[in-house]
Amino acid sequence: MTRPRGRPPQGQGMARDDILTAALALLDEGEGQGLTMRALATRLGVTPMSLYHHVGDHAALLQALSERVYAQVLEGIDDLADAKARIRALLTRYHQAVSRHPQLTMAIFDTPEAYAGITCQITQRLTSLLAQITPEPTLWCDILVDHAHGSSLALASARGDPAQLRALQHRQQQALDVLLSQFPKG
Amino acid sequence: MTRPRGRPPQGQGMARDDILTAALALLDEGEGQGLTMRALATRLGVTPMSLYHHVGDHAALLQALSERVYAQVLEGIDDLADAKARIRALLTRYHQAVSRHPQLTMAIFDTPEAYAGITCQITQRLTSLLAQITPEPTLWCDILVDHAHGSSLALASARGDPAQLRALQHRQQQALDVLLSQFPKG
DNA sequence: ACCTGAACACCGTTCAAGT
DNA sequence: ACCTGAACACCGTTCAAGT
Repeated sequence: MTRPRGRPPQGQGMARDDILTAALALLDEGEGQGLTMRALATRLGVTPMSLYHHVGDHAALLQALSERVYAQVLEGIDDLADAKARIRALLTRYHQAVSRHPQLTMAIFDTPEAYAGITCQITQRLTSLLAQITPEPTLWCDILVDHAHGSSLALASARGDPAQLRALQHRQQQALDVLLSQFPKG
Repeated sequence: MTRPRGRPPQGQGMARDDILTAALALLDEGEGQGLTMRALATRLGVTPMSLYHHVGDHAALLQALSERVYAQVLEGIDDLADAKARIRALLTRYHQAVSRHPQLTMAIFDTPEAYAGITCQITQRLTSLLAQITPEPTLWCDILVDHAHGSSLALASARGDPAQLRALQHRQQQALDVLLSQFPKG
């Protein structure tokens, strides 16, 4: 089930992208701590140490995963007309990203290295957008981001129950609408 | 450092309460996963298996911890005058409990058994209080509880930096005020 | 460069044995 | 009843060795 010992022939080595895909699948399927270096290695038909050449250690793996998942959140935001539309799009995408991979939020939050990278960009962008529509941009950034994270925890603990999961997603969309309706030109 | 083998003399056995106190201390001090059965046993001068007689397994330990920490949240709520004051007190206490032990939130959320017990009581009570002041009680319960959990994650990742921690706590108090000001008779 | 096997220092938990 | 030591099946990670 594992590979021969030496350097693999040209183009036969593992692709970093395939590792991340498998890791994400493992995270989504698994109860609690499904994503371990050893389980990931087994799934890829490889020795655990082999992973360290491609993704670094466990923290680096989670950081790479979070970058992949949250990359789309900020993309194309500037094409939208006004600040409020941009804010709504950014938060909607953030919620979507988070609700597609509920376990990722948990995993990221007990891996400070992984946490720092992503959310910094998102919160900075969000804060500067909020500054255009409210005198309290950092306060509202906290409220909105904390809400996203909290609701992602709720999704994580509703794993395995698709009906409850959809109900939660619907309520969270409503919650986002309510929060955003605080601002003028709603 | 460990104890003699047989049953300890009368009154010399470990007290369940002391175990929980030590566990909470370990959780608060530690980076990430500081609270392990083995570390807890070492701190108490005892073999890991000894703990299983008093607190059960790791999930049961976390459940006991959450019950101890969140027990005060609902206490004496009924002494307050109106629904809005009760809601504010309940949420303030919940935030306080959560911010005193930031790592506990994380630990609880990847231990479904521990999660179920506590928050059910709190959300039920909160929902019924909210029903008295808004036509959308479950929606607002989600918003407020998710916010509490999300901000607790923020606190957990600000561990070790007391200045940042106090700043966060202050902003979270403001955030709670803003959210509650949505309702009439503010 | 990229993979392996062996090893180290951890986990939670079970089980049988001691008093 | 309450504690122990030994053991099992896991972790992440390092290191030296192979090609």
